[in-house]
This record gives sequence, structure tokens and C-alpha cells, in this order.
Amino acid sequence: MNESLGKHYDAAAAYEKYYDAWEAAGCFKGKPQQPGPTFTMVIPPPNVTGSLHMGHALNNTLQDILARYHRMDGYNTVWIPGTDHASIAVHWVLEREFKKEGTNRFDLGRDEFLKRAWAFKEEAENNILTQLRALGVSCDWERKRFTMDEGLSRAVRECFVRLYEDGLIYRAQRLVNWDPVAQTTLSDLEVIHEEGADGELWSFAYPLADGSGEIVVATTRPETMLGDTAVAVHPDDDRYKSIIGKMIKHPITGREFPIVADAILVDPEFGTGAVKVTPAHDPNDFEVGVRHKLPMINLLNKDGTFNENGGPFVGLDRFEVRRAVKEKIESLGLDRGTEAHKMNIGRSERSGTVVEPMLSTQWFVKAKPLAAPALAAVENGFTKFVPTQWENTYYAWLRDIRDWCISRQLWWGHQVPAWYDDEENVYVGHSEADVRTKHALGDDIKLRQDPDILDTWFSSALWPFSTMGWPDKTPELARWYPTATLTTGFDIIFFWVARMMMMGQYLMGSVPFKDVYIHALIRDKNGDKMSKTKGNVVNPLEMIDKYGCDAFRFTLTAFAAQGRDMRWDENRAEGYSKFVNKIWQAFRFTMSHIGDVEPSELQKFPAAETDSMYNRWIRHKLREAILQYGTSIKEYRFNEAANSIYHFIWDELCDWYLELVKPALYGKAEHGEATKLGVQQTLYLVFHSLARALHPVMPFFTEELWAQLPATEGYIMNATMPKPEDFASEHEAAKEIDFLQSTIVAVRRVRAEFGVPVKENVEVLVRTDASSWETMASHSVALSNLAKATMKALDGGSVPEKSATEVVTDTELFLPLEGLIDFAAEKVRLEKDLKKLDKEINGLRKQLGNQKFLNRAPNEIVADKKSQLSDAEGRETRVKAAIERLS
RNA sequence: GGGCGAAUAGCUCAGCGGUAGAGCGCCUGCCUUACAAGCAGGAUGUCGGGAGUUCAAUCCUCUCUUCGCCCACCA
Repeated sequence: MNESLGKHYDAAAAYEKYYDAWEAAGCFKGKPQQPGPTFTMVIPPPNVTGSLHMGHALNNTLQDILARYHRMDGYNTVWIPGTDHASIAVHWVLEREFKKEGTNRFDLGRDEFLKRAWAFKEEAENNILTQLRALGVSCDWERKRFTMDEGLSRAVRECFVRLYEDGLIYRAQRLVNWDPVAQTTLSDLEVIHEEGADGELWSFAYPLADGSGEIVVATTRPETMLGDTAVAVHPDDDRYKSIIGKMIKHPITGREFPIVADAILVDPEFGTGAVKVTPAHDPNDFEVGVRHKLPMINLLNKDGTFNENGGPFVGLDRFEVRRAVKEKIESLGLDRGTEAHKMNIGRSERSGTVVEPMLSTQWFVKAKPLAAPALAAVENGFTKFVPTQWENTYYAWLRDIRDWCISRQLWWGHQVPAWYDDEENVYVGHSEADVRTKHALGDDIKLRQDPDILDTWFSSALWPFSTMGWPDKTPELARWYPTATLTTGFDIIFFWVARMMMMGQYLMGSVPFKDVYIHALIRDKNGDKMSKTKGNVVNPLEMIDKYGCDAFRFTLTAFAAQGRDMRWDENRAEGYSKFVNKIWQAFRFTMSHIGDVEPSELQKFPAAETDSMYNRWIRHKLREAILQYGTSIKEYRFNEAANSIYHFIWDELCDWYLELVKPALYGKAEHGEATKLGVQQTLYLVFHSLARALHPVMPFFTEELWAQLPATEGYIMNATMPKPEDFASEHEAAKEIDFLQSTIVAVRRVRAEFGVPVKENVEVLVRTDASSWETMASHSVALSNLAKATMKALDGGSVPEKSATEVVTDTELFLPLEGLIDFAAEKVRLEKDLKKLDKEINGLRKQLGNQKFLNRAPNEIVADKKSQLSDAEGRETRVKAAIERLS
């Protein structure tokens, strides 16, 4: 026995032993020049602010399984890693630090801020990448990219310029989402709509300028009345027809503005049927403002305080103004009451503050023209979502897409490649020099670059090709684009997947990936989303520590059923760590019994004369497991892949095969020493195959097996996947062993129920046909070892009166257990069996008596049912006879 | 207001029209020289309710109930 085979597998030691060694040996390296079909993936780049969470763990484990599987299956495989600069998230982290230091980014200034940001990035990136390695991911680290690398920044500028020149990027004054805490715009996707918040609908009266009366309006945001430039009513509303066109005098600012008729905005049934219009702070009102050419009064400073348009409330925060306005109006006698009102509030995804719609000049991507090909690509099947249900989500968003605000008033990110002269003319280009050349601007003209940066997702959208060197024409792009599979969570289908689809087709002319595998969300045990604030976060690194990386990965894999969220259950991880141990123990056993064979001999397929029914059977089962495993992985049914192997190893290899071949290994088999070699060769074949098959799921563990297994060379990931063709189908062996198993189980059942001492041998009388008896006799050693039973043919003799009975298909087993059996109990037991049989028989008879069934069901189903029935009937007769004998 | 998903053993969940499964937990008996991180045996289910399609439904269709989630500019 190999000295280094410890009693237990040491997962942490295996990580130490292998991870860096794999990398150093270039195992993960993608080589574009290598032949073969390609399998390419780009990692969803984790934020540099992040630390490894369960989502990452699942996502990257599944990707690693795909990468390792395809690498061993003959594909030219590469998995490109990297990180995302996560603009607003980094700002958020740094701002908190600044606050502790009693400063802020504006006091520090842009240059100092960026220094700090880069320093932070270096440290944080290192952290997340180290954690990813602990998972065992086989990324090509030499190709690691960061979204703000020079190459990727160049890609961003190139993309921006092209879109601009094609008229797909424009600069305009629009109503945007403003985060007054982070002090930047946000895209629509970064605003989280909080449903059903308790709010109030407050009504107040606007006096008409001519003193002829008032008009009552309602609002959930009282402070916006300072920016009202109209009140709208429905043109057909008789209540207001006469006052359309009249002026209102603002009770606080004194401005005068009109009552307008607008059929689009106003629902005469709602409230008073009159709507206050604040074009600079409400999307609907903005449209009204455009339609009626109303002035648009911006009320807010960047930090959410009121600007000079706020009349008496200049400098106050928006929420203070809300209270102040209500008080003022009340004091003027214009308050018309409040009522409770469920409302939706838009909050900033990052800062959590209430987002203000605000009029502002920003850069936008014209989305519709880009969305059309992205939609068509999925409709036409060039890119497939797995599970397909996500295609609906994708369609819905793209069909209704609106322009994308891409400029942010932040500093960490890609600065907008646009320059302005003193007259505010805009020049877009790759650099200031480029702009000067292109537009023939003399040195006398001063240019300043747009201070804003781009939405982080703008650079992420280029990830599948910017990581491969675009816009240059690189060998990588030629060989590896488009990628095979993108694996990600549903929460970024819009943010990322859809945008990569748009940019991929726009810039590369083809989809960025063939498959999009959307994995489920891991929730906590109660089904709640894991979050730091709830304190229910499970740390994957802790799980790795506790159960070992291989068991943890296996757990995630076994959890990964398609299309459904999963609740994390640590019991499962514990269970699978036992599974790892189970394999280890079986392997130790195997190793202790194959050591005396020359490796060259071990590697041979068993010759006919040394082979056995047990070997044929286990190879048949292995073939089935591997077939299922490969298909499952290719179809992204990871849980099925895990289960097929689990079942094979535990329920077939360990529970039966190893037990069945022990006599042969000990030289006690019925066929003598001759069968030993065949068993050793089969054991070798089984472990040699299993290790390779399991490698994608359990990389470290299988490497350890590989290292111990004789006659293996190099690292296991350089070996190839076992194929079903490596083993023949052995249906006869399967049938025979099935019969043997049923017999053993039947004897064990009787033994257990009647408390026959474990070590006591029992004699079993068998009534059956000649060929079944012959089969049974050939397994006498197995029956003796596994059932502690000595089988004797009844041979026309009479059935012993005092015996327990079991029926296995057409074979009857009688166990004369004089003195042990409580015959009343045996009768009860048999009657229970009979009841079950009756139910089965009735069902089958009914079905087979149905002419329609006979006519319409497929022949093999009918034949199957018939044999089931005759089998059941046979057993029924025999069970009945047994009951008779006891009466 | 739209859209999507889920409901299966005590718990967490698989289940690809043809006699209901796994892990954990539970009961009984075992330290059998690979494994007590184990072995053998056992119990537990109107597959959420109702209707339909089908020879046949846990699976397909409709409907109801109960939970999730996503999208959406109603004052």
C-alpha cells in the first residue's frame, strides 16, 4: 500500500500542493494556435470592491466545471478572468473612508482621489482574486484584465467615438435620475423602485391670478410646487373648461403660470382632475412641458438642497423644504387636506437615497437601433438562454428599451472622450491630439475634456472582446470570439447580458456568446436573500475551510438544478464531504489490493478468461453513469451530473461491487485465483475513469487520486475525459446482478425482521427453474458473504412447514427458522406484501383490460405491463401459498 | 398595472407522460480487517384544491388558493 495514502483526504493540503503547481505548469493557459474546436469563456468580472460570496462561488464553480470538462474533452479551451472597476461602488467605499478622516472627495480633489482609488483597487483586487483561486478556478491568469487597463480603456474610447460618429451617442438636456448623496446621475436600472411605501397625497389650492377663484391640485412631493409652471386639466372636463388659459399666481414665489389642457397627462377621474406640472422634476410633467413649451425650472443643487429658484427656502434640504412648503401653504389658508396614499419610491441602488428626477445635460446612448439586432439574435437562436424562460425577460426589456444615460459625475472610471472649446462646441475623439487633428484646431484654441466619466456598464458591455484585444485584430479574437457560454445570475441580464449582446453585434458583427446559462440565486435556509444587513450571509471561504473545496464544489453542483432558487443547507455540504471520504476509503481499499500487479498489466482491459460477471456489470453501470454525466454537463444540468456519479459510486461501486469482488481479491472466489487479475484491472479502470470524470467538479481531490494511481502521468486535467465507448453495454450482466441483488436483499430482510444474529449462517431452500438455480449457484460465495446464506435447491422436496418466505420474480426462497420465527408475525408480514401486490395487480389488470390502452399505447409499454402483471401474479400465488402453509 | 416562477416525505430539494425519489432527520440491529465520516433493515406522501386533454397525468391545458421575484413615469 502506498505510504502517502492517509486515512483521510486532506483538502487544504491538496490545495497547497496543486493550485500553484498547475498554474506554474501552464495548465490553465489558453493557446489560440492550438487545434481543435474552441471553448471560450469570459468571467463575469467581479467588482474590485467585492469579496467572495455564495453567488460568486456558484457562478465560478459552474464555469470551472465547464472549462475543465471541455479542456479534457478535446476543446481548445480558455477562460479569461478579470475584474471590474465598479465606479460608483468604489466611490461609495472611499467616501465612507473619507468621512472617517473628516474629509470628502471634493476637498481632496480629483487627482488625489484617483491616487487613493488606484491604491484601493490594487489591494481589493488582489483580495477577490485570491479568494477566487481558493475555489480552484482554472482561469488563464496571464490573460487577467481589468476594465480600466489601458487596452480596455482604448476599447471604451473607440466604442464611444464610433457610436458618436454613427449618431448613436448624443448629448442632450433630459430629465435624468439624480442621486443627491452620491451626487451623480444614474441609469434607469440603477434606480430601485420600492413598492407600496406609505406616503400621503396632499392637496392644496392654487389661487387664480385674477382673483376669480382657485384650483385644487394634489401631490406626493409638496416641495416640487416651487417649480410648477402650469396646472393641467383634461380638455373635456366641464369643471375646468371655462378656466383653461387663465393664469395662476404662485402663492409663494409670486410667479404667474397658466392652466393648460392636456388629454395625455390628465385622468379626469383621479383626484380633483387637475394636475400640477413641474417639468424639471417629473418625467410626465417634462413631456407636458415640451408639448406646451412651458418654462422648466430646476430647483435643486447637486446635493439635494434647494437652489436660488427655491424662493424663501434657498439652501434647505429637499425634505426640509417639503415640510416648510406645507407649513407655508397652511398658513396661507390654502391647505386642502391630506389622505394616506401608497406610493412607489425610487431609491439609488448604491446610496439608498431617494432619487430625484432632474433636468440635466448628459450623454446618452440611443438604444433602439442597438436593441433590434440583440433581440433578433435571440429570436433567431444565435444565442440561447438556459433555462429558456429568461428569454422572455430579455425580450421584454429590449422591446421597451429607453435611451441609456451613460455620463456620471464621478471620477473613478473612463472619462468621456469629448472636449469643449470656449464656445462650448463639442469634439469627440480618442484623445485631445486626435480631436485637434481631426478638426484642424490650432494651438490657440483652448480645449477642456468633459469631466464626467462613463457608466461602469459601458465598459463591461465590451468585455467579451475588449479582453481579447479589440479594437486590434488579434489572433485571440479570430480564434476565440464569439465565446461559448456566459454564466451569470438573472439580476444582470439587463445591466450586462443585453448590453454585451448589443455592443457585440454592433462592434464585432456577431453575438458575443452562444449560450447564456442563468444560474439560480442562493438564498439562506429560510428562503431570504443573503445580505450583509440581514446578517444571513454564508461565507464560501468558511465552507471551504470546514468541508474542503471539493465537497463544497460538489454541493454547489448538486444544488444547481435549472431555473429555481436554492436554499443553502449546510447539511448537504456535510453529506457531500462524507461522500468525498467515501470515495477516498474505496480508493484506499483499491490501492491496497492492486499494488502487486505491474502497472503495464493493470492498464490492460481484462481478458475474457479472467473477467467476471461482476466486472462486466460494474463497467456497464460506469458506462451509464458517464453517459449521463457528459450529457448532463453539456445540457447544463449540473445537479444531474453530480447525482449520476454520486449514485454510481455509493450505491453501486461501494455497496455492491467492492463487496462482490472481495472474495476474488482474497483469492477465495469460486473461479479461484484466475479472476483476481480481472478484478484488479477493472478496479483500476473504474478509478482511472472516475477520477477523470469527477475532475471538473472535484479538481483537487481527483488530482490526488491521479497522483496515487499507478501508471498515470502529468496532471489529470491534461488527460482526456472517459467516454462511454470505453466500456461495452452488458445487459445480461445487469440483469443477472439485479437478480442476485434482489435475492440478497430478500434474505437480509427476513433476517433483519426476525432478528437472526448477524453472524449466524442461514440455510435457504430455493424453488425455481433450472437456469435460475444455476445462476444462483454460481453466486454462492456472494450469497454466503453478503446474505450469510447457504442456498439449497428444493429439488422436488416439500416446502418446510415452519419457514419464512420471500418471492423474487419466479423464484421462491424459504428460510426455515425454527425457533426464531413468530409465525403470527410472519403471516402479518406476508399479508402486507399481498395487499401491496393486490393493489398492483388490480391496477395492471384494469389497464390491460382496457381496449383503448392496448390499441393506442406503444407496444413496448404494453409488453412491459404484461410482464409486470405476470410477474406480480406469480408472486401473488407464491405469497398466498406461503400464507396457506402458516394457517 | 404588466410579466415570470414556485407549491412533492418532518426539513432542504430532485423528478425528461408509463407502478413516487435523494440527502438530512427518525426507528431497529450491527465496531463485518476501505470507510461508525460507516454497514444492514424499516417507517413516513389525498405529488396545494378543482376541472380538462390523454389508453395513461406529479409531469401537458385551464382555473382557484398561497407564497416569491422581475418590470412599470399615474398626479
